Amino acid sequence: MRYWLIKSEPDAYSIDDLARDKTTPWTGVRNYQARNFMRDQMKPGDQAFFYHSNCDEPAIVGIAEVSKAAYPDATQFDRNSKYFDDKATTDNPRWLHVDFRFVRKTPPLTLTELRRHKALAKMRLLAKGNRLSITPVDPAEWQYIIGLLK
DNA sequence: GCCAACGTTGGC
DNA sequence: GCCAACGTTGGC
Repeated sequence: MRYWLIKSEPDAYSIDDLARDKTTPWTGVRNYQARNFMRDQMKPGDQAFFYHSNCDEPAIVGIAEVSKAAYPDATQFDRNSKYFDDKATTDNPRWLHVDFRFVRKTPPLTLTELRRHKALAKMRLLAKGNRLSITPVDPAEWQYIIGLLK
């Protein structure tokens, strides 16, 4: 079982949206590294921190769980979607995604707060210039953050 | 709104 | 294979 951190802009899809939907297909990822994490490493049961990015208060705001392993992203074939990709074919889809299930909301754990902890200094999220929307989280980091959320 | 950092594209 | 140009991300 692995641990992850997934980013979402709350204006686009927030933790409350996931709480309402219960599960959601994590479509629209158009970055190869992020895709590869989903395709090659994510398994049902994997746990993820849900992080709000590009907003007033960037923060971990909840926990989600992989509920379905990677499968082709339908939006790549939809000409009306902003995620349409004319190089993708049904025989050879370029983009895949997993589904996430809502686990729980947490008190917001802000980026500023995360940066205060030495134990988290190596987190990919905190690395300078990091833009990756899906990043692995070490088990030790996961446990440490769970502790902060209590 | 600004801008640094990063990923992708495409000409050569 | 190199690298300039461009588009995007995301904190501030």
